Amino acid sequence: MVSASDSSQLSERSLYLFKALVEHFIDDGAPVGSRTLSKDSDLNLSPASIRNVMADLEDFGLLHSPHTSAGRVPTAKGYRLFVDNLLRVNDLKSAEVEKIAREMAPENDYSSLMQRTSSMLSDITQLAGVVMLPRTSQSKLQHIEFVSLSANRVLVILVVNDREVQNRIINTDKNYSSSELQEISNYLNDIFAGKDLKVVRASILDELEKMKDEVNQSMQSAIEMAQTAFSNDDTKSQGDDLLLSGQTNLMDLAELSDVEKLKKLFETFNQKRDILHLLEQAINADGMQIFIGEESGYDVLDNCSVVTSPYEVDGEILGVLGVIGPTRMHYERVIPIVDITAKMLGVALNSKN
Amino acid sequence: MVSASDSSQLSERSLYLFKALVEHFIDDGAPVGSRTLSKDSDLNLSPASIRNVMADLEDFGLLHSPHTSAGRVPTAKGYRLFVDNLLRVNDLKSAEVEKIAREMAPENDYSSLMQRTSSMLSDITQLAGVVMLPRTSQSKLQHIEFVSLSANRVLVILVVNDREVQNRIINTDKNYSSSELQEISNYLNDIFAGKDLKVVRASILDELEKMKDEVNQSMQSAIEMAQTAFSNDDTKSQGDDLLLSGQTNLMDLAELSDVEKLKKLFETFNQKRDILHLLEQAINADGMQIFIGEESGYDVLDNCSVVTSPYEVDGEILGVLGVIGPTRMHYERVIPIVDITAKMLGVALNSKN
DNA sequence: TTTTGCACTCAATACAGTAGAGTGCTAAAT
DNA sequence: ATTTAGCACTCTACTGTATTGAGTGCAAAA
Repeated sequence: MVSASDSSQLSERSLYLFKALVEHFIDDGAPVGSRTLSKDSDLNLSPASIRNVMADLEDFGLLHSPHTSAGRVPTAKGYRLFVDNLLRVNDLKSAEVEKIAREMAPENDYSSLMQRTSSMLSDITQLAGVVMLPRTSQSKLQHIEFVSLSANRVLVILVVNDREVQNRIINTDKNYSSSELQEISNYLNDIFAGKDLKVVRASILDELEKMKDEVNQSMQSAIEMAQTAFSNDDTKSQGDDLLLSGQTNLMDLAELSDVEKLKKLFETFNQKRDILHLLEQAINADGMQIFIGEESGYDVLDNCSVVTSPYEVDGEILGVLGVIGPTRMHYERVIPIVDITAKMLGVALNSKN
Repeated sequence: MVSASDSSQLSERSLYLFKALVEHFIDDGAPVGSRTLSKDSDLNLSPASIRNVMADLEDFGLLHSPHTSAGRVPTAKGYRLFVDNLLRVNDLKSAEVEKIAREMAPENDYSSLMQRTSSMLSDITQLAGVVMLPRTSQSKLQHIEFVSLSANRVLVILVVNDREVQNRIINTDKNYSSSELQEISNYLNDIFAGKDLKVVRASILDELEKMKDEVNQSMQSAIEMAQTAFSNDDTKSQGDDLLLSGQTNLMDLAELSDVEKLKKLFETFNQKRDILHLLEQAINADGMQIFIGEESGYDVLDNCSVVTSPYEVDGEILGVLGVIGPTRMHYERVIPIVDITAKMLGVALNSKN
């Protein structure tokens, strides 16, 4: 099998023309023919010669004709070659860098910082922006607090990972007073604060076991309440950990003009699951990752590319962000935007520690 | 001006035929002609007679011809008459009622109850569901709590209205210990718990004034922190108080097949502002409110109807919920669904007090 | 008042023809 | 050995024309 990146088989000139073709197509959206390319490129070649080259490129699977008398269009494999070997990434205008910096101003709290990052990505690229929130696999319990709502209903507030606040309501068999709840909070904080949630959940069972013998009634109920509080720990259901924005930007695109496809794409966005899976693949790749068209493995994304970059704090990767757009996108612009955004998000998050 | 509901001008028969026409159109989506209607209706009338009637109905502004040789289609005014005077609402099948009840099971916490209500509405109607969250104009502070995050960064947690948890991070000039924060929390809870947020904000200023003379350093900083905490009280920005779901259901509809219109509609959904304004109009109407097509006053909703109902607890209206779909919707089904859902949401919320 | 009959309108469809863009291949030119 | 010119060919997109069918409005008959 000939790999797409095995461009050594192709002459310098072929590659040059291929690059010109891809760039032209990205600008125009229309299949490009030999005539146009002949005028467009600086090498003075006749359309006929260019046709020969294009035939070669098609044999390599880099190009594809919608029909005999249309021009040619890059395949996913073609884009891959283009992005990997041919593309020269633009430096961002300082105005744009500043705009990004402004959006990520540190006065934002955690969740609006993330939200803004996502909508800024879609705004600046005019495509869909996406931010995958940090995975809470290791989540350190910082603080636990109980607030009495009404008879037998208690609000549990968990502060996790220095920033995230979770809350849920539990029903108790007894009517606790504020001071009792206060006492229970204090007790649990003493034992559990600073520990990982998983550890906490495990030790609760241990404590329960120990308690059986003890007499201290209030401590016993404390543990019982903790158990209830941590038992249904699915508050943060999937869907809360992915921020999408600017989806409507994709409705203009000619390649998605089919309403049927559009609907499927938007349903995929809504479910978030598939997008999340895709981004999870990108989280382990070091540095930027680009999924082009069918490469993603999801049919709905056939005409789309996803440009992603992990963001990190202190060298630890927290999550992934990126942009979703048509395969025919201005990679040379989108790539540095995603890159810089990821870096700046890392910085912004760092300043919050 | 002849009001749409001034149906007294029209004969019994005209109205009967009009009703039949609307029902047929709602089923089919195709303009209906005299021929079809002649066969469809039980009165044995020739197409020609029906044409006469239809001409009258058109004069009244109830019908409209897309072009000369198409059938006729109800206008917004026509739908209005239909909905107000002609429609007989179906009783819901008990299976459906049960489904609704199941979705609103009381074990859900507040926010997921609302979320579920919205997506249940869209699910069961196959249209877009919308729930406007209770307006927080009068918001009773239930509990305030400070948690130390890191040096000079403190997490403030507010429990408001028995259910809603707000949190924000503030920067302090001093590095407070946990016990200091605990003390401050206690102090503030003693003073402010149970009061309205507005009142709280006002009294903070008073307290600050009083404090000037006092020496109690810790109480002074307590008040100062409270001020910081309540100063930027825009956490709940607009957009968080409207839950939309099932928007993609609207992508199928023939009346929205134009991608351009679809885009505008979805942008309106995303901004939420216009939808919110519309629902605010419905909040004061007693009982259900239906906006048909252009009646809404928003161009994007020209081909859409919005069926709404306020939901209430203890006779007090908390918010509005409803369904957005094409003007050509099965009102006889949608109306009772929205109606019942609003009532059941009221019940579900009540059980949380 | 209702129906029949008829002329008329308009969208949709099908069909044929044409123009234009682009290709592939072969033979000539460099 | 490359490159180019020439040419036949293919396919889409557009244009114009004719036809069909659904539906209308109106006038005269029932």
